[in-house]
Amino acid sequence: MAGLEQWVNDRLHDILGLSDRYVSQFMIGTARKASSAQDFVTRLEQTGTIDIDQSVIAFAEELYEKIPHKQVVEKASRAIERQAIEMERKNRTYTLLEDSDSDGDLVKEKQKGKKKSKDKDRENKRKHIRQKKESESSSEDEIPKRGDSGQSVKKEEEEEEEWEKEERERLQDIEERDAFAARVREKDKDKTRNIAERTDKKAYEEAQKRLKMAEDDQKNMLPELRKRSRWDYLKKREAEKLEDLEAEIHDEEYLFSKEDLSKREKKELEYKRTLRDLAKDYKTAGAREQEERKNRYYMPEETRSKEVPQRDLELEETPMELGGEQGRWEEERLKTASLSFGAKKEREQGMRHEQEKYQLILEEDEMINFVSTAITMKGTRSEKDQEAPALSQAELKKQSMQEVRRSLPIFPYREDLLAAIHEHQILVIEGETGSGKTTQIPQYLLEDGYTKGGMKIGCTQPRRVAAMSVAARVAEEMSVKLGNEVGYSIRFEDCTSERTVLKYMTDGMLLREFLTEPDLASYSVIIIDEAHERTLHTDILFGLIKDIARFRPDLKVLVASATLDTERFSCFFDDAPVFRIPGRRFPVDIFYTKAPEADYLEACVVSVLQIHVTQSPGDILVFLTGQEEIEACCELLQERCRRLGSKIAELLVLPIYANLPSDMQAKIFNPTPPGARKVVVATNIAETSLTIDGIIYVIDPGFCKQKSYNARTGMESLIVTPCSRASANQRAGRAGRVAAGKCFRLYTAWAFKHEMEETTVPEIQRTNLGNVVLLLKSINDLIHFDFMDPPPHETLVLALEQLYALGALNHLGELTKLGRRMAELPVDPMLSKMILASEYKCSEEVLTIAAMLSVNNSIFYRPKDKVVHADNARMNFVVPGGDHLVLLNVYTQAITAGYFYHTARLSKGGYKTVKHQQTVYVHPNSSLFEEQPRWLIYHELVFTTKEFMRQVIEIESSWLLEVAPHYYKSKELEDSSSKKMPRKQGKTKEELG
DNA sequence: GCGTGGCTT
Repeated sequence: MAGLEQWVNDRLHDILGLSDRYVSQFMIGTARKASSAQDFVTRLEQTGTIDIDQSVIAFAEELYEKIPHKQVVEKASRAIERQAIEMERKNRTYTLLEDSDSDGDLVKEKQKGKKKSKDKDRENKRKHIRQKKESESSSEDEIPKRGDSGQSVKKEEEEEEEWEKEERERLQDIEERDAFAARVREKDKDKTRNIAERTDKKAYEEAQKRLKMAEDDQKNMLPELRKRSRWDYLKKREAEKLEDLEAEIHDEEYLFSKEDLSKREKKELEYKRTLRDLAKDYKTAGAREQEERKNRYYMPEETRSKEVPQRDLELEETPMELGGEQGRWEEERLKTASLSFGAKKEREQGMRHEQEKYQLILEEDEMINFVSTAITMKGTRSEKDQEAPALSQAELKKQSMQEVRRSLPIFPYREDLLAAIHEHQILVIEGETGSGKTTQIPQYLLEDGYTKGGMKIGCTQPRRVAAMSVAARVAEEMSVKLGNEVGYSIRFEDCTSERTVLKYMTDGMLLREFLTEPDLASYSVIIIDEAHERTLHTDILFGLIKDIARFRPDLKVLVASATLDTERFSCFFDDAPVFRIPGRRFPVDIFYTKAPEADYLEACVVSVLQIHVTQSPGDILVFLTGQEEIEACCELLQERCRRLGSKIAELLVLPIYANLPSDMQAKIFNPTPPGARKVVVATNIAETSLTIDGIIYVIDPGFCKQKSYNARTGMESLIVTPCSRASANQRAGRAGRVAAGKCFRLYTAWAFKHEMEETTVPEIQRTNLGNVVLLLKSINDLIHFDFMDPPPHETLVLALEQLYALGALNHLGELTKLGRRMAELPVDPMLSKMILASEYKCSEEVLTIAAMLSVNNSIFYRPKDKVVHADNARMNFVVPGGDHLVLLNVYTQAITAGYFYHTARLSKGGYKTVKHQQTVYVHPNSSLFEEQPRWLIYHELVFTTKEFMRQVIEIESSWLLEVAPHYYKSKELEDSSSKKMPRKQGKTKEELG
């Protein structure tokens, strides 16, 4: 499959100009799931991540001429192989099992069309294990000694001797079998053919034909493969092989766990160890072979013939010797990087790291080769600071508040900053975390008299916790009670009073305030903090504030951001000046892998262990994309640690992601016990939302999950994508908070430079804007709204269309009375319509439903290990009629009023959305999954493996005409409803209609 | 025959 994937990679790269990494993680997945070229294109379209044009369609068609072949070939060859083995078994003089059960094991085997001698060896070995397993499970009768031994009166030594003899025999036996198997295998081809011909001539011919075609394909692909990314290709191959070997080891362990160990435990374990070592030898040999081949591939012609010392390879190799595109770039980078980073000091530092080598404590073949390309994220502490030990929170508290305030990096800039603010209306402030800008600037402004006359200073944060904790901190510094002069305002909690002059709040909260106070008349200063995060709300605030700043010359605006993108902010705010404040970060050395890693999860695990055994104390932070990956990674790590036992120091493995129960989350903040090392495996949550003390090492595979929204279909999907350079740097920065740190990036410097986006796509460009548009409509004029990064046109149009459909806008696009009221409700427009429509009848129930719908999916939590249990629990709530009713046993036309836009009609094989004629399916989690009612309404459309509607409810098509006569024409609705198919639950309908 | 990055009003 590797060859094919590479081919896909390359083609997509050519056609679409997409990055390899992106393609390999997402495109191929899509291609695999799709059943036809058309399907593939549709799926791509639905994710909305690329533009579909003729070239893509052509590519898909080309692709699907290849993929089915490949699959058929694999299937066929597996079947043939199975039969061959079956025959072989029957022909044997040895007694073997003839049960159907063993087939299961055989199916597991990955048989490939061609086999080289190495593979054959392994194949024999595997067979050997399999045979062993079989004979073991049924050998109780065949080898009476074994069965009797339990009751026998022989002395233990005798017994052992006996057993050893037996064991020798068994091994001999196995050897013989192996030899036999090898002979059989020699004749394999002919035999296989005969058997296959006998059993299914036609299928065989077909398979042969396809096999040949596939082979031709491979041949054609080969030159292409050689030309580009051979490294990638080889890596994948390597990973596959190692996977096979792992499987072998696993088999062995399984085998021995099945045996009765009570009697001869010692011997058994010894034998087991031998076997495992044997397998490891294989593994080492395999890796060495790879290494050798790699060198054959990458050495320049003249050196290729020379003998390469294999064992010392890792020590002697430098990036230069790698050759090839990536190697060359690394080489270049080595030369230029230090220059681009300027200071001589860094260059020297970089060179020192370049020379730094790892001790080879781990097995050589397991090591990942990291290269430091002389890049160090500059520390932003002063000389003196760097030498001083980091101050713990407790130590900080010992100092007086004022001292602490004076020690912050921002302090020397106080006067300059105030002068700059005085002079300019809008100022962009660039300052890293730790510079004190969030806590100090508002205080400086306060001290400078910006709150005279009851005016307020507002400071926005993207997150609630941040707003709360910063406010608490500032109140403490100013020795006032929180909620008096200093307060915060977040959803569900307004901790402010009439005396409050310094108000921290979430950005969404300030946005709400625009509704009641469109000119923000009570504020003299607005600070938008963490602007670089570009959250949806921040982006909207930009536009709004830029607008009101024009007619409120007395309003000061400060846009605070990390070192990123400040030019863009400045540019957006009519070339506002940028004020730079140094941060408080230690330098972080950045390491890249020498070659791309095929499996980043595995690479993470290896890197962690590598750091654990080779690097000085300090905790490790690993960034992965989601819960599933994190769980897998933790398991792997624990497993390996157990295996290494006391050879290594204790390693505490702790997961963290937003869905994790909070008591588990709290564990990561516990201090690491002395002598041990903590590994925190985290999602993006650790990138911005929470900081963990003691992190010195960061491992960054370079991926994250991102939501994307397709405006045309109104569908959203969550996709693993390579993260941006900005977020990679943010991750790296997490290593330098308490001391100089190291960041290990599991991708090449080349990939960092060429394949990753500069910044993450702003949220505003990848979400449904229904809410935002409604809000803007009620505050401002949407048409002339000044977006910093405008969302796609389609998204806006779709949002407008939806709002029109809901009656929030009239046919002129003006906000209606209803629309204004909807805007006041802090929920999605469709929900708010649902609530408003229900007001005379059943608002209580509807409110409950709405509340439950707006807290995303957390009602029916399905922990991985209790899926069945959770499902059963959910089934208890099921009532006929729909998921909304599962949430609450209530039935009312209110829901239809809000969601009539999301209507789907039963049609062949699935549902079609009424307005776009798009095929969609009921989510299998739904209570209506089996019912398939004729008409239904859905809450959301998501694209995962298929186009699914989540939270659906059954409706009558006539209701649609009732609640949205302006939107649906009877013609649209009637065509199929009058014909056949009597309704299952006519009664219910009657009652409620 | 499912599938849970992170936030927020």
